[in-house]
Amino acid sequence: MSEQGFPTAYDPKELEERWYRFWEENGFFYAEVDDPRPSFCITIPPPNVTGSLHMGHALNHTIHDIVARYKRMKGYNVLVVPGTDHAGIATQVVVEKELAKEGKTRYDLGREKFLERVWQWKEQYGGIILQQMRKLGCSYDWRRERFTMDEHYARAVLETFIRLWNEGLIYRGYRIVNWCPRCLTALSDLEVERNEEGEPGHLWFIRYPLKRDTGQGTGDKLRDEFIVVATTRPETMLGDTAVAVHPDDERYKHLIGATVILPLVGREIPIIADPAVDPEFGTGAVKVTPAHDPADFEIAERHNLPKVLVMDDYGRMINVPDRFAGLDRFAAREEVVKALQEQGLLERVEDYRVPLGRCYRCDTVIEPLLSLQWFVRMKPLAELALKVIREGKIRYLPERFARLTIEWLENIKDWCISRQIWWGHRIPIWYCLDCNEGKWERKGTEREERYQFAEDAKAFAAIETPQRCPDCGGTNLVQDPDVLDTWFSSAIWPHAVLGWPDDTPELRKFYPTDLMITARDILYLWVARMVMTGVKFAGDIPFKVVYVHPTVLTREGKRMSKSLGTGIDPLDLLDKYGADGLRFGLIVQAEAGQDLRFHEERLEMARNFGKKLWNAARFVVTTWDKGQGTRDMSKLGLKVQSLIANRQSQIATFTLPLRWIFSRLHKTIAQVNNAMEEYELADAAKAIYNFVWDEFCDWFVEISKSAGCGVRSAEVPEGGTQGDKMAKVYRQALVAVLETSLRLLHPFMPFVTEELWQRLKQAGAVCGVRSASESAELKALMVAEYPEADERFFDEEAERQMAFLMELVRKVRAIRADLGIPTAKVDIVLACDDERIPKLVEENLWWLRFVGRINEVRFIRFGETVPQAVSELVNSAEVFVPLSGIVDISKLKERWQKRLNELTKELERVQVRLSNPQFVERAPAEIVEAERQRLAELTQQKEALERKLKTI
RNA sequence: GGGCGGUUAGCUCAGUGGGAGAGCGUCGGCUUUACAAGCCGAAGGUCGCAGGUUCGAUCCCUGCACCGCCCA
Repeated sequence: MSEQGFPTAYDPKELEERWYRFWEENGFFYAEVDDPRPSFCITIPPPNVTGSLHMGHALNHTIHDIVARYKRMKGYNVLVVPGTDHAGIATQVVVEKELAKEGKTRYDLGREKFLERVWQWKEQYGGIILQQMRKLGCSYDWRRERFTMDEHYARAVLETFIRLWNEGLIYRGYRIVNWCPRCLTALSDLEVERNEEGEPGHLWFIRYPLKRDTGQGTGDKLRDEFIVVATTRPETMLGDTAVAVHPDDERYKHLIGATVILPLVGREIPIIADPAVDPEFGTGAVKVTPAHDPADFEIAERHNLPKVLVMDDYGRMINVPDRFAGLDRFAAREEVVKALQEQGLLERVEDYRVPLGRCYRCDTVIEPLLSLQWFVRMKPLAELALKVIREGKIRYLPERFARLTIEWLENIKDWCISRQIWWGHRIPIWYCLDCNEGKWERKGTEREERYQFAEDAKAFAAIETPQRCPDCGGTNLVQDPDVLDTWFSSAIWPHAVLGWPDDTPELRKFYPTDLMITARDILYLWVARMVMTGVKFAGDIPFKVVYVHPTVLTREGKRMSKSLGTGIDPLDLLDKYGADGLRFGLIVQAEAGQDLRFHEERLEMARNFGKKLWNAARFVVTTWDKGQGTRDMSKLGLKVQSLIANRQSQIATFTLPLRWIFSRLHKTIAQVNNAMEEYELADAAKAIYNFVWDEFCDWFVEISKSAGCGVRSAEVPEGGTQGDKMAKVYRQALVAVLETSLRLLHPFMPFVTEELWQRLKQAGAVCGVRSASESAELKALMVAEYPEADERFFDEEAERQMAFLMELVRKVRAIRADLGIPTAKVDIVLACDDERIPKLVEENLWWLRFVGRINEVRFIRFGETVPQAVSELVNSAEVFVPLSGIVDISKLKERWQKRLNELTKELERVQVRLSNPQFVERAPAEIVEAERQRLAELTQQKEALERKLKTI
């Protein structure tokens, strides 16, 4: 490879596409069940099939793939199962909108034809989000892609239903649900969007006249003519069956037990006392509408109140006086208000922020509605999950989410699983018309006609369509029209994608899976339910670890939302920064346990890092190409390392930077591995970044140039043979460190690392693979071995010595910058009492000259000064740079004065501490000793600084 | 109302019972043998407030304030 063959420009787009194809074609993403290596399995939380990648997904799948690639390089048989969720309502609405453009509704097509349309849509558009994951670089096993409506998966869903049914855990009953009058279905809480502050509306104060007759009345009660209630939804008053007050509310105590006459309707309803009433709201007296409000429903249950339904599925008034019958709920509201005004029963109206729910798909205002639905009894299932989580069998990261999940499970409510839509798993329940004589009616609306069965109608469950009624043998069977909540099917995802209920090799090999990576918002409704069904049906926990990652927020800390226009499209970012840039930029922001305020600048940083790596590699490859002939590269890392380890005397003078960089490399490897094992991905990423940029590029690469590496002729140190040998060793070290860094970084930036690694390999410079003999066959970095730290290379002495020399260089540079002589080479004088320092400096002068722009070095005793020179302290030494000509030293003086002030303050603190007998007595000995050391150092530094300020 | 999390440099965030850090931004300098998406140097913080524990608190405890999330 020549210099021309290594482009100067780093173009992520081109190489990302190329390498993804290469990996996939070579089958690197696939896991086999007969692979003898230990397995590591993740099933992704399936995104909506209608979805497109948003920032949350981008982060979620960046994490997925970083972990997957790390584990794969660690030698695991890694399986990541991708797939999508059929997303009942979301998908149905998308297709309905398509139909609407043709002027049709789903009822025009009928159930069967409509479902065909949905499948068509799914085949055409359903894979978009998975394609986007590929662009991100996700190394998933696409052969095992699953969909929650697949034939086999559907069987698992029905099997789950039947087993629950057989245990009596499924029942039908009337409850208040979130009802969307447009979609005509019940919705889960997560499918209802609520605006925190509420929406602008009104609070109407309505007079309910007291019934004034009968013996029960006392003088007290007759005092009042009305009781005034406040409501945000006056139309619902037509369904009131009581007025409630707080039992301790002195204002109303005398009215408890009285009767009021419901205006506009004339129904007599009681005034009751219930602790659920908030005395602060409105007048402290509230109307109770059990069929249209969840809190009122509870009150009604406690007080045995009737529940009067005054709205139909479309939100139109029913069971009400003629004046209001058939009106839409909002028209009815105006009409009710008008009627109350006419009768002088409207006391006043206030502006009020009304807490409203809206359908997340069609934005229609949700109506809390009494409705006959199917439910799962959750208590017995929750107990199973509680047990394994309490026992710590599932580890949550961060840990507190285990506690929060436990609390949620302890207060669990039954789960409404029926949805009145067509797209989904149809509930496998049948009714026999003959056996249920009198308990059904065939009801038609303008859109559809269907059977309605009473709450106590007899039903039976069956996976296969039954031919005859199991009781009477009749053939007049009708299937329940409802479908299951989408989450009923995704709750069994981890075991169902592996083949349950069949006893498959996949299930045996990969279950329980190892990890569930998720955002907070689905922790309960999804993840907790997966735990329940996993334990219940698959016989074990579904995953060993739940990793809860941050929520991606805008830079202002607001939720990203398409409707608010605050969302950022990760696809744009992929275009701009490449997958590597997006991944790395996202992951360094993803601090555990804290939400992420997204800053695009971080992506710039990541892209710059890619470019930096690119250029460093270009330097290493080109210098390698020039400087060596051998092709036996497999042991290169080992060769360099043994060279250092042996401390061969003839090369002793140039080994320090080598010892240092390998020590730093292996400490970084240790740090990264530790962080990865704890899933502290941001820490791991930052450790690699800091090592590669600050230590390898900024120092080691520069030093290697002094050793004779470099594209053009370098300032090669004297000593013919030794110089040659030195250049060769440094070239090998450059390759070894870079190659190891690429392996370390690969899970985070898979594309650019693969590209550079392949270029190294092409140049014949690859090392550090699984074994020497295997190296020839190793096709990709992706399947190379992840670096392991080797403590033999930890070298404290080298790190200390290098730290001193680096500080020396920095101080010389700083003086130079302040004197305005940035490039000229200078002679320096070093004042020190430690006799090891002159030796150290002289041995390393060959590179110090280059990176510090230094000519000659002279040594004097500490305390002596050099005329016509400025100095800076380097630990307990002082470096002098002679003044040449007239320079402005005001800036220097200013800085010294400031440092002197700091030193003085610090010195005082240390003195106070050391003169405190309690400190000397009680603090650990090494701390006290360190403080004494510091006292000496600070004193020395202060004296030197004062001397300097005086003589300047 | 209950629970949880947060408050550290201009911004976003690390961090530790004993000498305050990173990235970005800011200021000054640089056609230095890969890299201006770069290199070199510099400035910038009573670690939210008030108590307590401790020889010593930014860190542990208590209370308060403010911000965010979840549940009702």
